[in-house]
Amino acid sequence: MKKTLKDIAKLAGVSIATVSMVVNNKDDRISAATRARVLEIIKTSDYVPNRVASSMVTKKTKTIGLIIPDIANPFFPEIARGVEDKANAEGYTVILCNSDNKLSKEDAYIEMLQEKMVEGIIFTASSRRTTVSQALLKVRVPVITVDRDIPDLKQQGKITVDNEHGAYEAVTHMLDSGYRQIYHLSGPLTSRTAQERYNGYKRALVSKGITPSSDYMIEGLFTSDWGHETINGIIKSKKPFDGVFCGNDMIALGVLKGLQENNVSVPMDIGIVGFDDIEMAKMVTPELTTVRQPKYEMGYRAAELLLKMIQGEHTDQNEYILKTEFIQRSSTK
Amino acid sequence: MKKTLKDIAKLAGVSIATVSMVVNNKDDRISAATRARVLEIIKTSDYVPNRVASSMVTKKTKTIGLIIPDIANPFFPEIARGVEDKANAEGYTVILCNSDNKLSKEDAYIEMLQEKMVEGIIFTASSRRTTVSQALLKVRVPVITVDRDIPDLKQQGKITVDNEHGAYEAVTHMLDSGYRQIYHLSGPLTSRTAQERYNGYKRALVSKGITPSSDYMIEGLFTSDWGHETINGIIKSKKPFDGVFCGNDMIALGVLKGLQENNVSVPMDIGIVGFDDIEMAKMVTPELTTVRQPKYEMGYRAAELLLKMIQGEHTDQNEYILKTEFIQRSSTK
DNA sequence: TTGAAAGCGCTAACAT
DNA sequence: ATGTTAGCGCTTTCAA
Repeated sequence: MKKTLKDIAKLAGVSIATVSMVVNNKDDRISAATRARVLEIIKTSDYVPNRVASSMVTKKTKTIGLIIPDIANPFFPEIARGVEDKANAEGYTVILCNSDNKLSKEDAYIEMLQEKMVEGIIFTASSRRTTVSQALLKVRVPVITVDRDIPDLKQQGKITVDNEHGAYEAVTHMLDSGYRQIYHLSGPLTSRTAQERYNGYKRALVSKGITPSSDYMIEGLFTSDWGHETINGIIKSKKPFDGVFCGNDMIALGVLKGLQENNVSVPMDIGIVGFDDIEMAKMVTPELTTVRQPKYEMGYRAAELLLKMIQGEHTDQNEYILKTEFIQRSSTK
Repeated sequence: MKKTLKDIAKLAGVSIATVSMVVNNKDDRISAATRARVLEIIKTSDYVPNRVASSMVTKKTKTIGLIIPDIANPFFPEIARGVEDKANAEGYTVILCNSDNKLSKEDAYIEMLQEKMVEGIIFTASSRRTTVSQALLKVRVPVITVDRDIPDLKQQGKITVDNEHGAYEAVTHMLDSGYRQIYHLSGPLTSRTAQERYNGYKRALVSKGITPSSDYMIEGLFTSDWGHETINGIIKSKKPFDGVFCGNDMIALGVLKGLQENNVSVPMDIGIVGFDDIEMAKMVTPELTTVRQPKYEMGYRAAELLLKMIQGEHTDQNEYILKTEFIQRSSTK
């Protein structure tokens, strides 16, 4: 049967305050004898502390919310893992929410999390969220945005990645390796991420004295299917090219597949570079050259910053721009 | 400022009981006028119901726990998504826990979830968990195991997949396609999953009149690195073979990579079949022939069953064995 | 149709 | 060193 502090107190012949203190290790003022007795009773009488009740009085739920578009999207599991690891290390628990990039779902979750009294929220918002919603306005706990931005949101911390520089570096490498006519297959430019990578691509070309041509820039989706279709179109068009810099690895994988189906040799005829460094990148042949995003670290840092804000520590910095890393593998010379 | 029922009651000039009723839509007995007034006040005065407080009295937290080895392992995100989708649809929230297959972490999470008063737990336990632990014994809520078994656990529902049949079917296909000397690279046979797939492999051979040889069975890890190393060893050994049936897709991907590095043609010289049908399976060239596990459905069904048990509905069935599906792609003839 | 009040299990201030 | 007690914010009888 479910036992409470009161039951234990009765069994041990002490007050419930005493039991509470030993359960919570606030037992400096409790005699060793009583403590031992209480502990013994607790052990033998399957008592489980009710954290819901203690949350009521302490106003701390030791719970944070994590809102991401979709845990099944290979970009997010590692982030989630980073969040959970840090949270768990500090005794916090994380509630997982999949928003599918829908503003309505995001708002519903924000509301729900508030009702459950989470102490903070880590949020990868839809790129269509250009302003704070009603739900967001009511939020009274710290929010850390990851990889996305929410203009005008107060109580915010931010974790992003230097996309522009990562793209610049990657394209520079391609140029240095002799690739000259490099397509950029970009994700939707409404996303800041895609926009920044595009900017890096252009800057790299310009800095080598090449004028970016809009003919070599195609905007689409962050999916391998889109990459696959698009490269097929490019091949059919017969327009000369020798490299493809992709908005992310999914696109790159689609491109690689399309090229291989057409018996184009990668990296000899065409060089491919992706972005993200998802698991799959090193499992294909040839292994994909890409720009690594520190996904685990993004999650870990987000949780770290959030917990600091929760604990009211003075945070000298509430915005982190993490570095990317160029990973040279075999899809480029 | 944070408002409570009491504040709203005062503002509306009614009792807190009244406000409570309208907030919870138990307002059949409340006059339309009062209801409207209360609702209006709530809307204008950013009130957020405190579910922690209501949980105290209703004993329902509308929360379930999900314990898996590692969300960053490509097998789990879809399961998690299935769980979350069903839970969310029923107004439940899910707490994500990564156990790394460590019994100690599993137990710690089980304890924690109980303390947070989750109403049920979905659990993919380590295969080393051969008996119910102390922590598990104290569990008072329904537990659904997914893809794994916990002998002797009461209050259990179970979702598994017909691994034996899936393997049997796959290997039969390979034999029918003309492959004759088929290696089986298996995961650790301590896992029921690996054991069942091995059994299916053997049965398929036997049913075609081939005697399974232990020379063609290698036990290892469910990782692509292991698959990669192992196939390299096989190639070096010069022992003749024309097919590899892998314990999962990760292994298969490692095998494919090793073969390609050695310029062995897949599927002409060697046929490869995996198991799981993870995202990557259709992104490599050639696309991987595999046995699909209904991962999303596993999660969804687990949540469905759990919620039924929570709601005390009579469940005529508390164990589901889901069907696998053979997916013929290009890594076999 | 509405309100008063008990109590969920716990913590923390205050007494003893 | 230990006990008493007042809430935390809410739901739910029961009474009015």
